[in-house]
Amino acid sequence: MPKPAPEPEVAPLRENAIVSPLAESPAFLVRLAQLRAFDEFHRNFAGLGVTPAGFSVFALIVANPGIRPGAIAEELRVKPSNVAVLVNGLVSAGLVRREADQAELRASLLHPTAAGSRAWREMDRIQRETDAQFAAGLTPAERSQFVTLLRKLLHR
Amino acid sequence: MPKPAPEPEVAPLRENAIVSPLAESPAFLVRLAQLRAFDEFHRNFAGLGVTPAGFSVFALIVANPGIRPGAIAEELRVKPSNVAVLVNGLVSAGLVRREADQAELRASLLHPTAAGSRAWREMDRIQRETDAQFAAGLTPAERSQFVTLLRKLLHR
DNA sequence: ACCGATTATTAAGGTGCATAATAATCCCCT
DNA sequence: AGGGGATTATTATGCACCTTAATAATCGGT
Repeated sequence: MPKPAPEPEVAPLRENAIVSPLAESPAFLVRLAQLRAFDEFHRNFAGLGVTPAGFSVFALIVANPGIRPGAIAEELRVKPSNVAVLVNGLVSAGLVRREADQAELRASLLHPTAAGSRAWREMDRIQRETDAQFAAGLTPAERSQFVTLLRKLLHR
Repeated sequence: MPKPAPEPEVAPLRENAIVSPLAESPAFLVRLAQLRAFDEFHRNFAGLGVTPAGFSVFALIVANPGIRPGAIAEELRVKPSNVAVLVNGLVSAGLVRREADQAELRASLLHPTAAGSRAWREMDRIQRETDAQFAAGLTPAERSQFVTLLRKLLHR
């Protein structure tokens, strides 16, 4: 009895074994991670009336009352034109008001409204939850390491 | 001549010291990192006729000739409708062709064209360069750690 | 031989970013 | 002073990418 011939002629090649040439690419993995972060955000902030970008702008305004649009653009690495649109949304929602700067009439100073400050407490809580879910696959030490690496990568 | 008035009444409060409440948020930092990755991509792939999303689809097709749209959607965590549009772009560019599956007439099997295979060699080279630039702030060990953490975070 | 499930595609909508054009103000320099 | 380039903000427009809903074709089990 020569051979039990247990193997087919061609390589078996599991059908669902997909080769992922980008599985080692940091940039690609970051894009996937961002997709997931976006999903988590939407699940948790559904009905709160803010988008991820709008939320990040709002967070900066609450933490820095009187901040100017240009400073937000720089901090978030987006163009001022985009900030203006997002601020419009926050103003429409009654969360933020624009105020004139006496010493710099070109600029507008951004402040949370009373309703905005109230709404922020809830949003801040939800945001922490959302982050926890996002990083649920990592231990606290790994999460801290992850944040450190991201900040180092972003610094320049 | 009452007062020289050298100091303003309120605290000086360094103007450029912005409080970033999201600086410890993994999800927010991932969003910033993705912005940078996008920038690097565009700088390096300018004129190559592919977008980041299109490139990731193309990479999967080259690495898995005959792959089906549904499998790509699953792998990239996007909806099949989105894959169809991106494949249309690759077909228009002459990089990919659709082929009928004899055993599954609903499905289309995706293959790189000859021109696609040729173009891929260049793109693969550029992609490695792009990744290197993206992670330039990290040591090789850190980069490896970063990839490991991302994969762990994404796995579930 | 039907009928629900699967696969793919198109159509329409929304978010988030960009660039370009416009407007108002500021600041320096002669 | 007063003119002109730089700064700040905003609006308008467009593109990339993702979604859901609707349509079409095929598959597979009863």
